[in-house]
Amino acid sequence: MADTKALPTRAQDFSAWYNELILRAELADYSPVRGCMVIRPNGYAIWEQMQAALDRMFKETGHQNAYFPLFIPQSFLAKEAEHVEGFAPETAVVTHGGGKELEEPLVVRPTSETIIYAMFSKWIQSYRDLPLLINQWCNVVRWELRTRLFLRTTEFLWQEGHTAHATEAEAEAETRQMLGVYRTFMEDYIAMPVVTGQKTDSERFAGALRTYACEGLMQDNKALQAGTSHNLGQNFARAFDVTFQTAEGGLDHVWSTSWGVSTRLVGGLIMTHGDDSGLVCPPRLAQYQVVIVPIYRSEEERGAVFESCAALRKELLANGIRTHFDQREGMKPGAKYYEWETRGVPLRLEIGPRDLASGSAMLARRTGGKESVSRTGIIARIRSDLEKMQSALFEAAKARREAASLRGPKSKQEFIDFIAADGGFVYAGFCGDPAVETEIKEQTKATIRVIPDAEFQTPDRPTTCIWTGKPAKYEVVWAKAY
RNA sequence: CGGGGUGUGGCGCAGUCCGGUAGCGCGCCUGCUUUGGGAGCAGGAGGUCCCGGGUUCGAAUCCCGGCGCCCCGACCA
Repeated sequence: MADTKALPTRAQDFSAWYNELILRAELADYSPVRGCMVIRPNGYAIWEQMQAALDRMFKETGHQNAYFPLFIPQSFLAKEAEHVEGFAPETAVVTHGGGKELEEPLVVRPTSETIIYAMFSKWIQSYRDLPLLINQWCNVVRWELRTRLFLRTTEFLWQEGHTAHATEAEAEAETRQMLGVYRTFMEDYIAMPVVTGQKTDSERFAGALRTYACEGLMQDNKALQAGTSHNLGQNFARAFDVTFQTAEGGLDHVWSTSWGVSTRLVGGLIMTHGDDSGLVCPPRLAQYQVVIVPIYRSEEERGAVFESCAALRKELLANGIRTHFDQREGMKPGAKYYEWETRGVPLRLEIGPRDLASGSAMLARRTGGKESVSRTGIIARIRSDLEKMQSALFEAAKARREAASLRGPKSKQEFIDFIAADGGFVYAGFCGDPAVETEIKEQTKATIRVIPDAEFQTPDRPTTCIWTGKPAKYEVVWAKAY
C-alpha cells in the first residue's frame, strides 16, 4: 500500500483522486508500454462481473459469441471510405513477421467491422441465413495521443456485437434494442444513470448511418460516453459485398449493426460512485459483496473467532453472497477496514469475542452506518442491505445528475456561464448547423452528447437555437466530455 | 505534436545551487509484545542515483546529447 494515508479529495483535484484511487485500490497499474495498463485482479474482477451480466443479456436477446482474428489486412480497412478515414490515423500496423517484411501490412484491429463483414459475405447466401447475430469479447488497439487508466488506453478490452438483417427496419430495431440493453445494464448493475439518444454527424461512428449512445454524467460534471450502438445501413455490406437472396428471388445487400462497451465502464463506475475514502462498488458488480474481519486477543479467542467466521463465510457463499474472510494475521482490524473501504467492498462484518457471546456480528456499510445484527436471519439482512445499497447508489447518482443539469437556458450567456462554471448537462435548442456545433465547441469546450430520446426531452421543447437564435431543429444535450 | 513537471532501494521523497562515493519515511524479512478504526520495540535485507558521452584526482551533483513517465491542451470508446 502507498505510504500516504489520505487520498486527494475529489474537490481538490478530481483527476488526481481518480488516478490515485485506482492505484491504491489495486484496480490497475501503469505498464512498461506507454499508454497501456495492467488490469490487476481487483479491477479485472469488476470487469468479469460486467462481462457475466452483459453476456447473459446478449444471449437472452439471441446473440452468439464468436472470435475473429486480431490482425486485419490493411487493405480491408480501406474498403469503406469513411471508416478508413476515421480509423487509419490511430492504428498500429505490423510490417514484419518471422523476421521478414510482410507482403501486405497487418493492422491490429481498432474494431472488427471489416474482417467480420469479409466473413459474413461468405456465410450469408439467403434471407434464411438472416438475421445473423454475433458478438465477440476481445481486445482492440487505438493509438491514442493521450491516455487515462480505464477511460482511454492504447489497448482496451471490450465486446463488439455485429449483426446482419434483411431489412432496414430490422437493423434499426436491433440497434435500438442493444442501446436499451446497455442502458438497463448501466442502470441496474453499475447504478449509473444515462441519457440515451442519437449522435450528431460530428460524433457518428465512421461508416455508420446513425449512432446512438448512452451518456453518463460523472461527479466532476463531465460526460462519459459509456456505450454506443450503430446502425450501419448497407455501407459495410456494399464495401464487403455481403449480399443475400430475398424471399422474392431478388438480390440485396444486408442491413447491419454494431455495438460495443468497454473497460471504460470500470472508469465510469469509479467516477460515478467513488468517494474521498476510495472506491464504492455497486453490490451487483462487487468482487466481494461482504468481507469478514476477525477480532481477537488470545490464541483461544482466535480459534473460536476464526471458526465462527469460517462458518459464516460458508453460509453466505452457500446463499450466493460473494464473501471474503480476511484471515491475515499481524494486521490490526482498523488497518483492514481502511483497506477494504479503499477497495469499495459494500458490506463488512466484524466478528470478535463480544459478538460470539451475543450471537451477533457488527455490520458496517461502505456508504455509512454500522450496527450490531443478530446471526439469526443475517442472510436476509445482508441481502436486503445489498439491494438497498444498489438502489440507493442509483438514486443518489440520478439526483446528482439532475441537480447538475440545466434545462432551457434563457440566453447564450447563461449557457456559456453554466458550462464555464463546471456545469453538467445543458438541454438546449440547436439549429443543426455543424459549423455552429464546431464554434460552440471551440468557445466553450462543450460538445453535443446526444439528441435525447423522448423520455429525456424537456416537456416544453425549445423552439430556437441557443447560439444563433434561428429555429431549433431539435433539442440537444451539451456537456464537456471525457 | 505544443506547454508544464519529473526520473535516486518495492513506493514516496531529500541530497544537486556550492563535486568528496548515498540518506529519510513507508513497505519488506526475523523475533517478541500487540489486535473492537491505519500497532510498538529490537535486529535485518535491499540502490548500475534513467541512458550515453565529456570535465575532474574524484560526478547523483557541473557540461553536452538522448530517452522514459506523469499532468494540461489539440484527436478519440
